[in-house]
Amino acid sequence: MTKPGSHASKGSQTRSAILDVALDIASRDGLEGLSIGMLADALGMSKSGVFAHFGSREELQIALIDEYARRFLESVFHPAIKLPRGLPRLKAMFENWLHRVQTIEIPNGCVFISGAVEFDDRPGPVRDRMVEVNRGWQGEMRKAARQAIDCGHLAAGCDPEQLVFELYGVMLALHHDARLLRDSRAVERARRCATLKELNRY
Amino acid sequence: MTKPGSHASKGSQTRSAILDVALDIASRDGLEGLSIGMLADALGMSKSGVFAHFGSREELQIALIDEYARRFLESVFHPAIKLPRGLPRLKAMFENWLHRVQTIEIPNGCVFISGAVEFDDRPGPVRDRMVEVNRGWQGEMRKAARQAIDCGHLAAGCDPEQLVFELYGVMLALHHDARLLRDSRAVERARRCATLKELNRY
DNA sequence: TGCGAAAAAGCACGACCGTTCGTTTTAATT
DNA sequence: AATTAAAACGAACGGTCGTGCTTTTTCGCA
Repeated sequence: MTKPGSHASKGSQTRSAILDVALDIASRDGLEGLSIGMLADALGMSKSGVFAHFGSREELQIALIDEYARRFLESVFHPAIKLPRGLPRLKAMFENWLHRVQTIEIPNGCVFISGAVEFDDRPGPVRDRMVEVNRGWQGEMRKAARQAIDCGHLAAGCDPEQLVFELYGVMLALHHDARLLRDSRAVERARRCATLKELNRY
Repeated sequence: MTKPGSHASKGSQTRSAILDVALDIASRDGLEGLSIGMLADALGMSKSGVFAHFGSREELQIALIDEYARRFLESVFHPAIKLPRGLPRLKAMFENWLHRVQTIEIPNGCVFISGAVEFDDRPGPVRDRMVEVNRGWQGEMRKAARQAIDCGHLAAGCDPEQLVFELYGVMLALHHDARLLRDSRAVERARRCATLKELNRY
């Protein structure tokens, strides 16, 4: 009996190999566009071999959401949380986020965005997890904004929910223009947005 | 030989009846989530009967994009274009857009948003049409913003592309928070966004 | 090295997919 | 009312889907 993280037994290490390839496909084609058959082909495995690791397609999708969230937080949230609270931390969150969008999500797609659209009207455990993860991230952003206000780094009249809403919109517009319209100027527009100026008065 | 619009022959009127029902389904499940079988069931028709009106699934999807664009422009763009150019027209575009999002797209979903995510990495005629329609709308918004600058209603330093980018982001965030997170405060946040304040200094 | 357990493969299933084709029903025209 | 054209149907095709089952292979440990 080995723990899923360390001293990886054969099972858990192929499981994470599956998740790795599956994330690539799901980023491009969405959680609903990913099928077990093509995933097995991409892995050089049998359908049933892949299937056995998750028990159902739904469980695979949930595992993908969790894995994607883990990576997102690892590259965006965790480096920022080490910085002093207030504006430095809040700005780092945005910068890390923007950097990830540029380097990973624009080239490969974003499971959160495609998943949000796919499941926003499809009740069930996949949607529930999607909501949970999304609320978690928005919550962390809001908390960081609140701390920035408490530290006096942001005006007391500043509304954390409003701020996060607008930043989220910037990221969505960036993703949209860069991926659908293949507009290379989208990144600089994201940097130049009105909401960000509020932060850069620091 | 009757024109597709007026004096509707049997064919063209069932065709638009199909599009009507198909738009409902595609708004909820996306263009890829819509299948001809379920569409036929919803219509009380046979699969082949539905199919014959479009020749292929791809043509059906393109017809759906066109029909959705037609309705969007009819309720958002056409009423605004009648107003005097400059800020009144630009503001009306945003207001009509927001009204449509509130009344139609939040309850039923938006083909442009789900379609953008579904086809942003899937080359072909469907994606091409999606891009075309999207560029068209963004182009009209930019033109209206440019005219507002020319009229002196907006600062000369204002960047139309930047403005449209941010407004688009607001709509995407609104759609996201309202539909996925079921957040009823999303609408007022859209109204209160920083980008809009620039317009309301009029 | 051999043994038990875990992992992967193989196969089959029912369901649904988009599409084709031939037939039948319905509408439009003379 | 008769004739022709359009529209809708029904059945079937080859595929792929997710998911069970059984068998074979592989791994981990005594």
